Formats: sequence, C-alpha cells, structure tokens
Amino acid sequence: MQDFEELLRGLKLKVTPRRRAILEVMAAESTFLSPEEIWRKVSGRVGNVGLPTVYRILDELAAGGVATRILNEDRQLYYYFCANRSHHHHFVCLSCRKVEDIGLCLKEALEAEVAQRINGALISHTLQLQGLCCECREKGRKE
Amino acid sequence: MQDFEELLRGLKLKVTPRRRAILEVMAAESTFLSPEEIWRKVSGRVGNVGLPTVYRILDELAAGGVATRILNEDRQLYYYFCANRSHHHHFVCLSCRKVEDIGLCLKEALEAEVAQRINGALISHTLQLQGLCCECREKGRKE
DNA sequence: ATATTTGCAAAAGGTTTGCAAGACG
DNA sequence: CGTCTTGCAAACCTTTTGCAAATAT
Repeated sequence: MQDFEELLRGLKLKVTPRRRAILEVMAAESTFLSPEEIWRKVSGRVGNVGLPTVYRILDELAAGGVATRILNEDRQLYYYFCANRSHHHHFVCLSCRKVEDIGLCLKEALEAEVAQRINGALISHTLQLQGLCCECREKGRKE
Repeated sequence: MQDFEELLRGLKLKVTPRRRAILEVMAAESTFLSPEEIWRKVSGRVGNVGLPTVYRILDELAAGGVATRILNEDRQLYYYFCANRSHHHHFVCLSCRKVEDIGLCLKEALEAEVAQRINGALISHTLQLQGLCCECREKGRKE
C-alpha cells in the first residue's frame, strides 16, 4: 500500500474519494485496465461515479507520470499504474494482461543505427513486448 | 512506379480504379497518411469516392502486408505503403512524417531479457522510433 | 453471368465537453 | 469562501455496417 494522498498532493491535485479509489484499484492490479474496467471497479467502492470522471482522473495521472497509457492493438486506451519513474519499457502478457517492467534500454544501439543508416536524430522510441508471463507459460504447458 | 495490377492480383483482389488510385497515392508519398488524407488525395484522381471505401481498401492492403498500419499517439490510424515484406521497424520523422525502414532487429536481445528477468516467452514486439530525418535535421540547424 | 466492389446513409462506440451542483482546503 | 471536482446529458469523431446499384473477370 502506498501513500496516495502524498502522491496526489505532489501532483497538485486535491485528495478526493474518487482519485483515491482509482489509485487503489490500479495499484491492486498488476495488469493494464481500460477506463471502463476501472470505472466498474471503482463504482463498487465509491457510489455514483461518472465515466467522464474516470477519464479525467486517468488523464491527470498520466500527465503526472503516475499512470502509463498503453495504446493497444484494439485501438482502445489502457492504463497501468506505474511507480517506476525511470525510463523503461513494458512486457505485456497476452494471456492475463499482466504488465512487467523491462529495464533493458536499447537507446544507444538505436541511436547509432539511426545516425549511421539514415543520418537522422533519434528523439524518442516506443517499445512494447508481447508474450506469455511465467505463470501463463507454465499453464499452457500443462494443458 | 510499381506494377500495382500484379500486386492486387497477388492479393486476390480485383483491379479497380479506386484500388489503383489508393496504391498510387500511397506509393507517391514516403510518409504515413490517415484514411481521410488518402481519401482527399484519391478524390482528386477518381471522382466520387466514399470514405468507407478507402477504409475497406486500406484494410485489405494491410491484411495483405502491402500497407503498414501505424497506431499513432493521437489514437488515429495511419497507413504507410510498405514494399519491404521482411521483419523491420520504422523510423518516423516528427517534422515531416516521413517513414524510413530500420532493419536493426533486437529480437535476440529482447528474448534473452524476457527469458532471464521474468521467465516469460516473447511472442512479438513493437518498436517505433521517433526523431528528425536527415533533411529536417539540417533545416533545424540552419534556422 | 456471377461474385466482388462501391456509395450512401446510418450506426457504433470510445472519448470529450459544457455546465450547474457539490466538495476540498 | 473561492476554487477545484464531479455527474449528467449531450456532443464528437473516427471507424464500421447494411444494402442496393455498379463493376470486374
């Protein structure tokens, strides 16, 4: 459990039941969630929550770097609570949607490639890994 | 200029003016384009084209591997005519939207990382590089 | 001749906005 | 108390679908 009040104040956001509930729900899962999924889970805790509110809060959290936006193949937004503030990438399990951080940074190799091959300047890169996590991989073997 | 009729027949698609026009428009640009942009450009060549038709044809081309879908930050689809059928990634210029292929494959390094750190299995990966292409970089320096 | 392709209009569905009422500090 | 938050309803906007008419082979 984390100190969500501190976290919100750090982002200059008022501490409200909705914001706290959303942070709790997200931190409780290690998977990425859609705004609607988060909304359903939050509705169980705090009565009477509007979906637009969830969108707004997720925006704020993403802007503050507390939540990571994942743009999925299905073109929907997903969010992932991310305490890790340093540069990293994500491994997403295709079976259970769990997200794990990947520390491996390829910036140097990519920069060299861009400089050599196309004489350009690398500004940013996005990398996402898809696969099966440890548990889902084991499960697949048994069946 | 390429043999688009051949290309379409290879995908088991009938050769129609709309399909040819879309291929021509896309091949003439080395940048990624939104369906609507393609639609506007095609409308100049072939009169009376419906936007749904553009969406349908782009779908077919993407399914056939002739066009690459780029899912952008702005959550819109973009398409890029891609003759290169082998595994590769893209470098996108943030200034002029030009797309260049990057042959560098990091599959081995990523697979090793995933196997070691999280004991998972890597199935696929998406990598996109953003930066300034050769020309835009030079332009920036002069100004 | 026959299956495919296309335009049009309308639907779909996730996301955003406007605004008045409510809550935090 | 003043400002930030929120719910509601409605708007947005890209993308998809249904269907009859047109077209490719």
